[in-house]
Amino acid sequence: MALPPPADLRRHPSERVAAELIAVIVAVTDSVPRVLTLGGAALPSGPFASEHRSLQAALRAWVEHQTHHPLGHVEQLYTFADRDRAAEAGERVVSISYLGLTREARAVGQAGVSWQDLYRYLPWEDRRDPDATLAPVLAQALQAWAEAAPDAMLRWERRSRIAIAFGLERRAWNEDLALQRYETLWEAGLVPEAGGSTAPGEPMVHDHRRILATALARLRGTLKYRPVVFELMPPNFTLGQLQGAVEALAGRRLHKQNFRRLIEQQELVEETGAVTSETGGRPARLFRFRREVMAERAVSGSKLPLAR
Amino acid sequence: MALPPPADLRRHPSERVAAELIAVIVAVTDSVPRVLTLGGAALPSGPFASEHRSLQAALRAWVEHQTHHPLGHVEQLYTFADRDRAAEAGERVVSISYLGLTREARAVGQAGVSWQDLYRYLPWEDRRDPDATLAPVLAQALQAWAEAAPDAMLRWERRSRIAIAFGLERRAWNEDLALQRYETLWEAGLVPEAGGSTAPGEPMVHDHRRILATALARLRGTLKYRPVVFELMPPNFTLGQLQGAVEALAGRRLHKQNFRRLIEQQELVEETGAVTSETGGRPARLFRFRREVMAERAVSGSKLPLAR
DNA sequence: TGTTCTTATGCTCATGTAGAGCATGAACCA
DNA sequence: TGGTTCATGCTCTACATGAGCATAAGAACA
Repeated sequence: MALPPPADLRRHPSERVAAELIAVIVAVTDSVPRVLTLGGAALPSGPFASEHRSLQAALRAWVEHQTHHPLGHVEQLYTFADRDRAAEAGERVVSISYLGLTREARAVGQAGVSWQDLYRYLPWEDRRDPDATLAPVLAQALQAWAEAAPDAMLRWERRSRIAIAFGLERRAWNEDLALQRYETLWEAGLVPEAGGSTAPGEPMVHDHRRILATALARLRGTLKYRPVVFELMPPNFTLGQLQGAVEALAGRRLHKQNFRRLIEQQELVEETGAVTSETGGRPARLFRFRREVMAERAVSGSKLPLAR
Repeated sequence: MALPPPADLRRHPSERVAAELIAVIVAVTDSVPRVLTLGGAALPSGPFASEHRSLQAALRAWVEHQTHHPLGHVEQLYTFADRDRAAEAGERVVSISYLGLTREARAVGQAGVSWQDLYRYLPWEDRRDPDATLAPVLAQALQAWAEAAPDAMLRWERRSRIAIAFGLERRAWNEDLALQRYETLWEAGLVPEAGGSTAPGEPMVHDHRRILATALARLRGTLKYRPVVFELMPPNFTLGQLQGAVEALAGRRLHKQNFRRLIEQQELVEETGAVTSETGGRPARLFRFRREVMAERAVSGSKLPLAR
């Protein structure tokens, strides 16, 4: 980073690079998290053209053209510019990735564009079914990788890393660590992208699966302190359906009564007055999201020992 | 965002843009948060050159050259590419901003580079002194802006936004909302960058003050669930000094006993055995950070009604 | 027409954590 | 030597969170 004189700040000579957008567009349909793909193995991406006002504007325009649904919550994920990201002429590419939430469209606008079950690519992230846990298989292979480390120190580090990421050795599973898990599997050489084959799950082109893991981690984190789930729901829904959507994304089951308590005491929803019996069992009341609270709930709870 | 056929994903033709890095480098010295500036009115920035492996590598190299201190925690903030970000030839500029934590260097490597009190630019963010609160002055001007809205709906929105951002109308001040506060002041036309003059604080070139606010908000958020403060501390420190650093960044006072309880029960530090009486009053024990917990404490506490 | 299954919904309980305050210890300063 | 300033130990209370019991209200089935 060469430093120009202060007065000249905007005029430093710079090499030109190509800029592209990579989008992780997520929906939830019938408790299945879905992601928009190109040909089932790539995330939609494209050059960032100067006709757009901003990065977000470019993303929104494209997605809304594709899905015919407004794009709800949009969040910038990460910008990559590693050396191996190069266009044909060996030119640097800066890739700016975004996470977008929407509702699944029946018809998609362009050939090759399709919705896929997100867990098709990261199956170990889905722990909703306690019996079908993939942890044991992975744990074994990861353990082997840890033990294969050249020295004791590195072995200790690997073991500890695995235990934290995958919730082993009496630790709790933390759904937010999706990226750490993917990175650990990569480093352990268990995914096809890194030459392995032990880890289940469909690979994607380049580092798209990594970006997907980043998106999932970020989404799971956001879910906890901002009411973004509602961007994925139809206008009216039951609390059961809402919980289903959260569980789909979090990849774990939640305690039903406590979930309801949380939603209701925060006054996130209001009754429509109608009920539906489509869910089976006792008919459920229908709710709608109270858009008013959106601005408000941007606040998170403090964790510092507060005030004085 | 034009879509290429899937097989051709990396080869879409794209306009070329200039890429620059903007760095917010933060330190804390004697309970004063400090930020590295160029000429006191700009954040250090520079073109991203292809000699670097990655964005982070470029940033680290530059900062370490400047401050002769290793750069501790580094975090990507945000990437901008708005239409008004253009180089001389009307060419688009993609600006990638980073937050970096380090310790203040006595000597800086280059002319024009200097450390400044961060609150010089965002004075309303410092609420450590309960008497010197700037809220009243700002509140009045903001209220006027709200009432000047053309219709009732917009007035309501503005009032609510102000109340949330600045902790008015029986709401608590939330230190994490630094960015929302700056943006509100901007929209209300109270900062020089937006043509106003009511709001105190030194302006910066372009949108650098906005980026600084982004960094502060992010840092305050990170502080709560990851032990990043230690990147700003000398090897040995008292709990009082540690608390001083946190308070400097959070811009508020903390309850001393509770702060200590939190630090100790998380086993973040260990005693060195030595004490110091430099703090005045009863001599304080010296502590050092337990680096081992770094990896571990990357985990945050869940807020979903957990498991089942 | 019960019986059983399923989901919805209401309530209570135990535990842990965060905010707050009281009290004491140990140096320095006038 | 008493006042000041920090450091440090301990207790109390309110509230959030994880968990479980019990009941309601439809559908499927014998």
